[in-house]
Amino acid sequence: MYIYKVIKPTRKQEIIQVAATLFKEKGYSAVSMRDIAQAMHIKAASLYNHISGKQEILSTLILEVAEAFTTEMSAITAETLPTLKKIERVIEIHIDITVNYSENIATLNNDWMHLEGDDLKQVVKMREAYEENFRRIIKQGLSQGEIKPQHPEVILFSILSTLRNLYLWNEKRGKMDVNVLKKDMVAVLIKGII
Amino acid sequence: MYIYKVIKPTRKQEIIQVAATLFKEKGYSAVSMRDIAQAMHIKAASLYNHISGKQEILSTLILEVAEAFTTEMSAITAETLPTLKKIERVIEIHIDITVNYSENIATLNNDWMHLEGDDLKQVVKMREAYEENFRRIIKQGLSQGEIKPQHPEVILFSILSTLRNLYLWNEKRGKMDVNVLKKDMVAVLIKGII
DNA sequence: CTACAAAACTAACGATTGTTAGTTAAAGTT
DNA sequence: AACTTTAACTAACAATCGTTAGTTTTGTAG
Repeated sequence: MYIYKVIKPTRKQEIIQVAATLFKEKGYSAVSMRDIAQAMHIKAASLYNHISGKQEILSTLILEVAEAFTTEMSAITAETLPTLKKIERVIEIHIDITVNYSENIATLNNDWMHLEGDDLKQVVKMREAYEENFRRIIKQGLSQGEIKPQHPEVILFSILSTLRNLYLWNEKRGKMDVNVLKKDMVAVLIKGII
Repeated sequence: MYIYKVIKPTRKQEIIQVAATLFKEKGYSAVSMRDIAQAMHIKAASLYNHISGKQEILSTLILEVAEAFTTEMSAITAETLPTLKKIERVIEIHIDITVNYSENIATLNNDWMHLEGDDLKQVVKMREAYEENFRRIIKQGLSQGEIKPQHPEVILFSILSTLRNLYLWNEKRGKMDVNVLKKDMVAVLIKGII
């Protein structure tokens, strides 16, 4: 189906990957440049041959995954599908992105406020746009009677909370097949537990 | 129903409250003792007349709310109720505690790993016990047929994710009555959206 | 008014922070 | 072999960190 080409990551990408793992464990502010360097078995000053600073690591990590969400959500919005199918799609893309960007999502969720300048503005804007798209889907479902009459913000909040925290579950999920997880998650979030 | 007595908080409690607000905004590691002091219009060194250090603020904040959860969950476990009623109770106590301890929960969720020594061990233990209690309730519901056959970990994870993130929603909720929120949240989490 | 406790202050400490400058060693290219 | 690029290094910087010591101010009870 797909052809994969294994590309050796640049040194910069390696640094960002290592930093992401540390950020996920202890948070951006608690990880020093020396911590990142030590994890790569080099000195802190050497990092600056590849990156402009700590802030670049943060913004790269966050913008990468934020753009992934924005792209996928736009695609869903553009499609003509029943509301429930759209919500299913939202759940599925969250799971897909979480599997591939677990550390990025941890940093997006927990450390977005440490972004500076335009990066901060952009990420806040993307998040608001994302939520607004999701909100519209839910409201459409309500007005068309596909969704039981309930406070749309409660629905939005509860689904989004679960999806945004999937990254915390990536180890335990480990043995669970992604497609099974998607099916189960769709069932629980949409049809409830009784 | 209740008799409230307004007690003037000690200076120590004021410090912890102010620190909690800052921790919620930027996280424990990104808040300095000088930040906390400035928010109280005093100098950092003055804080040490009332507290032993930054770590004491963290552990006080976290242990306070962790014990609240443990106490309430034990009460639910001890009761003899149908599974669904128990899950309803879990949702309700989460909302109640979130309303009263919003900042503490933010710190518990995001900065527990910065606890040290026995405090860290104790909090991890309490969280595991809490999850295990919830898991048992769900499994009982499954075995008695009160809950649709589904992966118990998926149910546990999705409900708990939503409840643990309620603190993020405390402003928007603002105008929403607590009892209405409880009813809506129970409905969405248990009966789903269709 | 005095005495005492509470709570603020100034000044400084050693450690750690992100980052810069300048240099050196290895790897790849001509 | 000479040259260039890549990626490491040492040393150090100014700023900030949590915290301590010692002193002064403020508020309250006798």
